[in-house]
Amino acid sequence: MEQPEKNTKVYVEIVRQLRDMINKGGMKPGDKIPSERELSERLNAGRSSVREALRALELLGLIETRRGEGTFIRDFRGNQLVQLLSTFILQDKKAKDDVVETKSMIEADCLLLAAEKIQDEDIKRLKILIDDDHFEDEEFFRKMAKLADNHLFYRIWCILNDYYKALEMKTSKAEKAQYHLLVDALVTKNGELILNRHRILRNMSMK
Amino acid sequence: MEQPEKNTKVYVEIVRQLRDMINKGGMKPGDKIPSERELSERLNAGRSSVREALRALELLGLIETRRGEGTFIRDFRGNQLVQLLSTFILQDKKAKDDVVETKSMIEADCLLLAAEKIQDEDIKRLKILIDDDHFEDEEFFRKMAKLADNHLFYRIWCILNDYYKALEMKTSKAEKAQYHLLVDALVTKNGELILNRHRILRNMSMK
DNA sequence: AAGGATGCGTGGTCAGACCACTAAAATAGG
DNA sequence: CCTATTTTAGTGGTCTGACCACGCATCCTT
Repeated sequence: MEQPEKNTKVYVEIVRQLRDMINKGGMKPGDKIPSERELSERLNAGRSSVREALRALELLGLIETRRGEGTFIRDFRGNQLVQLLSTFILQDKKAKDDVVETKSMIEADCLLLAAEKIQDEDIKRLKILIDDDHFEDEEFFRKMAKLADNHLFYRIWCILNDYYKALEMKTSKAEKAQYHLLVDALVTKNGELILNRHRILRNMSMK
Repeated sequence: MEQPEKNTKVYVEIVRQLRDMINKGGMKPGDKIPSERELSERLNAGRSSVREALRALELLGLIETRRGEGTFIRDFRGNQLVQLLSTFILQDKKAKDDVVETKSMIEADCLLLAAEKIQDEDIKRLKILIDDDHFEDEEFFRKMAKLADNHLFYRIWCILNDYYKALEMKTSKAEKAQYHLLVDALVTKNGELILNRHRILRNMSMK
């Protein structure tokens, strides 16, 4: 009945320590982290435990290991991860529908937030982006998620987007004109209008 | 320069095999998977490799291990994923405003979704909940997140709620009457009205 | 029959041994 | 002196075997 401490497994503790080491140590993607043997010595744990932690992080796409070289921090916009998880998780239709629904609503939220903060300069760039020959819906909403200027929303959107891509659904591409209309709506800062045009873009039924 | 085969590490291969075993074997959450020793024998790999795979899946929240008992498939319809990534990525970027803003908007989304699916029975229970002496805002919106019937949204809300509580902000408690008004708005299924009353509840400025 | 002791199977952890691979250092050749 | 080759040290990848701690069922005592 003591403190609920020490219940954590060693490898989880190592994950924590690594996280702190990375965050507080100001390490960036590409940086090399200590070798497994050094970590096991420094953290006072067996090498196998260190490996369990590293393998887990590797599967998450947070680090990258190269035999003979070492282990490196990765630029984690994780896709490895989502790929894997989706094969595990997204089996029933309900889960897939949830992804689509959630992504759409998060995007709507981002649109509303972006509308408040958007600058003329941003508008210009968006217009150019849409007219580009290789314009992609994904890039448009990624930009939007960034313009929302809310790190949390951006992260959530990225993850949902990865899931969405893993679904490999056949999507009907919207006309460029519709994206232009949506951007125009952003300028007006009229929430109703923005949501409406977003719904049209996503072929959602109106309510 | 041959086929890009056999490059996969053992533990990754084990993850794959486990996935197939679960999917094709028709195993459900709660089911027990073979012991580490049996797996290492059956898959012709060392126990440490098996463990690396299992630990990775555990960190992902896909399985659950209980010492002395075994390893079990977990109910993973949702996505532990967001949980993990956020604890890693949002470590020190405690953008409090982002948390508050995001939570509020996610709750609004849940309200809209819940409005579509809510039953008379749910309304009744909500009314009772509000009138309870120990009524808490948190419980109200947790219920709402569940009523939205979107597991993803629910998970996201839970995480945001955890962060929010960690902020330990002093909050001005809304009147019970306002919650009642919000529930009444849900019945009407009028999106505008719902969002308005939610804004009032959260003391947000109107646009 | 009820309660406690025991044993077996499980995950948790560690240490050590190899192997395969890489990059850098030492060496041989020109 | 500079280059090409070999050697070497360090790294991750894997396996084995040994313990420990814990949960459960079984058996034994009372």
